[in-house]
Amino acid sequence: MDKIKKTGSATSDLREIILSTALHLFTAKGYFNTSVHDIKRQAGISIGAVYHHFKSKEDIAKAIYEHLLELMTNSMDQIVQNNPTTQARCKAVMAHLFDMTETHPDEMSFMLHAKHKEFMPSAIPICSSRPLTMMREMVAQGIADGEIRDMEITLATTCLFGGMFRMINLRLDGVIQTPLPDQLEALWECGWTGVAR
Amino acid sequence: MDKIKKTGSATSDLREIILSTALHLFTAKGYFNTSVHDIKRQAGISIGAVYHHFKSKEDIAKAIYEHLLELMTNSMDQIVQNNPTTQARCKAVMAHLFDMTETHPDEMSFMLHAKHKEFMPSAIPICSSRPLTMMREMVAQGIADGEIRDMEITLATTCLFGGMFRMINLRLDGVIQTPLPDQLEALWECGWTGVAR
DNA sequence: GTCTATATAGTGATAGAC
DNA sequence: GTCTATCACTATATAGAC
Repeated sequence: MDKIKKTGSATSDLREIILSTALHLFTAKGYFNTSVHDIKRQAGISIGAVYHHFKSKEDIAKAIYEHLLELMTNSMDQIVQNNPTTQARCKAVMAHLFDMTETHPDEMSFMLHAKHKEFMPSAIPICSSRPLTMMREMVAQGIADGEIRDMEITLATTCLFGGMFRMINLRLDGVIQTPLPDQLEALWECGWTGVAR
Repeated sequence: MDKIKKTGSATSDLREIILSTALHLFTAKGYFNTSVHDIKRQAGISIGAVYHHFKSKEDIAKAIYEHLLELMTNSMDQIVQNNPTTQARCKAVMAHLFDMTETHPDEMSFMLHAKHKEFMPSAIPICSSRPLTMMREMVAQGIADGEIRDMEITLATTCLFGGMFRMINLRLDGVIQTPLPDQLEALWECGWTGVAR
């Protein structure tokens, strides 16, 4: 019985607590302005516990990053499965990322907004990550199917989603006051009009 | 004669050297991965010289930031003066920022790409800076004149320039291999089509 | 597995000679 | 104005008791 590894056990819980506490501090103050002592204090545990679960501060950041990329990849898979056309898929992506920005701002900020290279030199750049690659693939499919004008794939992707990424950044920075989903239709119209055949 | 302050004197030169060295290191390794000792070593001077010209490391970053914002503001002024219509002005802005990305990548990276809040808490956020404000004003004028569809100003600005900002980021990160000016026409067409009346 | 106490290294910044 | 030497501090990470 002791050998059965239960999900949600006390030890696994502590790991999750460290991760969520670190995520919050990293996005609020920045990675370099957050010490391991800050994390342990905020989480109400000792520094020994932190270093029992993670081998370094960078390791904590990497665990967060990889977890978030995995979640986002799953969402992208769902979107592709549930939507037949490129137009529907891309719009669903935009809607999903806007929703996520409202409901999980820390996660979005850390995934899209942070300068990962500076504190996780070994991590895959976000631009080359699976979710971003999938977005480019959607656009490429759209070009192949004639839904989108024939143009360079990165360029088309940037035209279509560039405004979205900037809106997310502005919203996370507090520049935009209104919830992003309220602006989905308008932004989508601008973006799609620019690239549609 | 001694009282005449010459531009380009030896002392002023050293200040410039510190600033340009710091800018290069900040963009290459990040602010927090760059120590004052790194700056002094790279510049081939002593740490005393650095602290004679600047009161702190943050002070160096602020001097760089304010200098770049001033240069960019001047460029925007020039663009407004030399172009009568909103369309011409906005396209000139895009052309200029693309050129700057190729010719002064460090400057562009530090100005647009860095997380200023994390190391210069007191600095004006880039979004509220004069150059960015001027871009919004251009768009507002375009809406007033009927060149751009009637929509929320921040939204219109984001639609028009969001792709541009993302292209710059991708280029600075080495994701895009071709010079941005080569893609100006295509990107402009997408952006303008999306917002034009 | 979690704790406290500590080792070690490097940082930003200052003092004072020249 | 520029230098060298050094301070005071904080950070990451480890050791070892429980």
